[in-house]
Amino acid sequence: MPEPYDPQKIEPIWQEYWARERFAAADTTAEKDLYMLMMFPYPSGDLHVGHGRNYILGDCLFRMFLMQGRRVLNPMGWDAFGLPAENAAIKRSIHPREWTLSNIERMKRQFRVWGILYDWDKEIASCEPTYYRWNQWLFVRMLERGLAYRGKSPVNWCSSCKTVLANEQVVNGGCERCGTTVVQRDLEQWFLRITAYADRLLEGLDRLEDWSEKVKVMQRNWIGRSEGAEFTMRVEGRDDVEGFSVFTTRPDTAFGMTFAVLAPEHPLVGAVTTPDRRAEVESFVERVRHQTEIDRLSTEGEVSKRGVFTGSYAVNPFTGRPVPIYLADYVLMSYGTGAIMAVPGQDQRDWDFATAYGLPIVRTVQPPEGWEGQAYVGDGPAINSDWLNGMHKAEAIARATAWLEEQGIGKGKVNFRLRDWLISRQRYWGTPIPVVYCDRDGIVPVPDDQLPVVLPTDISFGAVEGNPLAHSPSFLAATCPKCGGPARRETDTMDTFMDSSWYYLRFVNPHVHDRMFDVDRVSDWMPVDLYIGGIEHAILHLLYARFINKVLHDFGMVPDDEPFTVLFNQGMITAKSATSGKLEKMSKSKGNVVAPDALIARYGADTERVYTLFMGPPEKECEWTDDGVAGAHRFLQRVWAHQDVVAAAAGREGDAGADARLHVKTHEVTKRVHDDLGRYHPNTASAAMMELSNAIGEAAERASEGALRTAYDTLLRLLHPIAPHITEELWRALGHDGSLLRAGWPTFDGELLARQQVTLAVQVNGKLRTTIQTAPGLDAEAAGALAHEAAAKWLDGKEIVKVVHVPDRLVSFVVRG
RNA sequence: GCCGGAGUGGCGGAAUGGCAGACGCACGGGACUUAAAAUCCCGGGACCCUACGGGUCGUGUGGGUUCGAAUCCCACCUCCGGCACCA
Repeated sequence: MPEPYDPQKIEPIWQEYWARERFAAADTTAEKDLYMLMMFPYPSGDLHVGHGRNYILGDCLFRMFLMQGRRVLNPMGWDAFGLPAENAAIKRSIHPREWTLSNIERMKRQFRVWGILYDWDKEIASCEPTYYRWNQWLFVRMLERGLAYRGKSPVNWCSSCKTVLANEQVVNGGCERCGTTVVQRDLEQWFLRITAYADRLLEGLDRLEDWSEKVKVMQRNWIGRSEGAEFTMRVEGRDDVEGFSVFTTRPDTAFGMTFAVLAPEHPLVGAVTTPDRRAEVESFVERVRHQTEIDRLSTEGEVSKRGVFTGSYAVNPFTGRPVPIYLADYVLMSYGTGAIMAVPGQDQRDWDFATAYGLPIVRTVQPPEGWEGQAYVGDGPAINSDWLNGMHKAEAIARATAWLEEQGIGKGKVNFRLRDWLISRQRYWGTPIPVVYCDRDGIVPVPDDQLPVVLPTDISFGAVEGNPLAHSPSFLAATCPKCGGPARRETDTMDTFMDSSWYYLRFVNPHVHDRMFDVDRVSDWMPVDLYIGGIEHAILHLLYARFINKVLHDFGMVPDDEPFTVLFNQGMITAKSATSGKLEKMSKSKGNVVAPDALIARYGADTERVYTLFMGPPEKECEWTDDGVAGAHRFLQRVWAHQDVVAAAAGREGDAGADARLHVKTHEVTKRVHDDLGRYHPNTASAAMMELSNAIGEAAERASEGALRTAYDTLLRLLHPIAPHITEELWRALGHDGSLLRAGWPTFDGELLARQQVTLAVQVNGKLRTTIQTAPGLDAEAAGALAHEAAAKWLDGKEIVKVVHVPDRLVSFVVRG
């Protein structure tokens, strides 16, 4: 009698074996075959079953590829810089590095317990100087080419804590720690010029055929390309003021401009404010400065309190008439020119504003008959527009733009919503930005031979507010690389998205230490063939990574300008929230996490893997249920018990019919598993394997030993990617040597499947009436005759108008009478 | 508001123009057991009829295309996600 199924006992043995035999090691000096990658995680410590979905799916595919004999690079590493480590340091007086490294160990252990294989020889952690050194090197290269620059940006500032806050740290307009009202403050910050790549980032999306439409649309929205025109307006009666530019997507409506609006931060605000309006304008500007951008952009609030008249007028160049200049909080300095022409007839916001301030409204596009709305944004003939009258939108836009150019006051212009990437962080636990400030030479990049600029260790966390680096004398003191004089080191560190923007290149050859990566090897192994990760990275990480990859492509270091050929976004795992009672994403704060430890102690990792992959298609969100887990475990119990079936059949001749049925089922299931895993549907692949298992159970008493053995043998191989431990154990119990990972992937006999009897559906007037079993490949005549006989009851006395025959699927009679 | 995705038994889901509900969960019945658990077997879309058979309806709603629609088209409803005074 064999032993009962005891995952506790067998799983650690196989985990040890796989690690010892280095099954996942990939030789990247050899020619490329396949590069698959899971988004590398932030090492936050504990992983729950929701996190598992991603890694288990990846491991399932990886094991299948290995069994198919492919050479696969499947590395793992750590996005190891970031705020939580620093907060932990402040709270528990533990260095961020120690905290991070111990979390990494915990997570590696979790991967091992899940039975997940990675090529750990390629492991990287972005917090190591051997890694972040190349962030710095890349930054200097970008600085040299003008792709990195220092500029002013409004940021959230808490005057009490004397620090910049992330948007997430601003709660109801106040600092989350002390409650002080947060103000917008212009600070010098480092930027990367991602806007220079806006058009290419947009264009590249069209070539990413194997990315979901959803992600591509999200990126397109984020980049936000809009075509229009820019032109200058004079300020009436003020030859001392240069005038200001406005951007519009509707130059065709300019005859209807009845006022103009500047952003409150616009440099011209002081100049155009007349003395009698000064007090009111200043108090308005002051109030806006105290709003966070989020408040400002919210659609809440009284329109009548959102703007103020400056006292000056601009001249509408189309009509030559003056229009009042207002300020309004909803006009943003960071988009377009920070100033707009307002055309209430064709823009609803302008309509609302005009109504609230008693400004005139002139329609310049004829709305359709019966139009009862306010602003009309659709197409129609131009009216009240002099030489544009009668033209439709597209033509009128072209004419108006051409006119602006003729007049020398404007031109066609493309604007983007995308802004340059602000990478400065006033934090310790990140890559130091490698520049020094010299009184004589200004901003000087640190020369390559002095990289990396290493994070200092003489830091006491929480002792001072703000960035600890700014209080480290050893770090601050530097020598100017140009003049040799004393200089002050930059204390900002880089956004951690910089780290994750090129790590996939480093994985190919992480032990090269004199270069960012080996260009030859990377040219061979890139792009990543399959990239798996959560939808939450749809914009930021994936846009930044595409940007940096394009930059490196332009530097001649990377062959392709898009880094990820196929993107697979897995859906979230949800569970009933303890707080809201609704289905929500599994997370600590919702109190609905299922920890793997207890689950694995009770059922084993294979059960968690089977359930995770079976519960639904991996790209969709899915609810975790304990009952479902129990069902997955029962399936594995049955697979385990089938070894007795094979043993009990020893020497049996068996029933030929039962053998044949089992044989066909085996091939059919092999094909389905092959197809389903190929399209990333382990859920239906699992269902097929359950059918094969059930078929073995049904044939247990009648089939021959050989047939049962072959079916079981195939089941174990097909099931290995999903439940690796139990299948290895059973494989050995069946008398095989070595690992299933080297046992080959089952193949199916397509001819055999094609020879099987088929079931033809027989329809009369579209209704299914009966089905018939026939040999495959019958022609229309033969199939029609058989079907006619079978459906005689419904065809008697009727005139057959038409017969539709779909080979091996159905025969459909259309009758009359 | 705009853009994407989705709506199928009690539940997770399967089927992407051709037998709706594979597979699993939950449930009901039976076997085994002193009993229970575990395990195994059987049954489950709804309604109707002259009931070991047969019929009608059925994939969010309403229409359309087709011999045939969960699947394609049009309109609408609901839910989820993204963007949102972006000029």
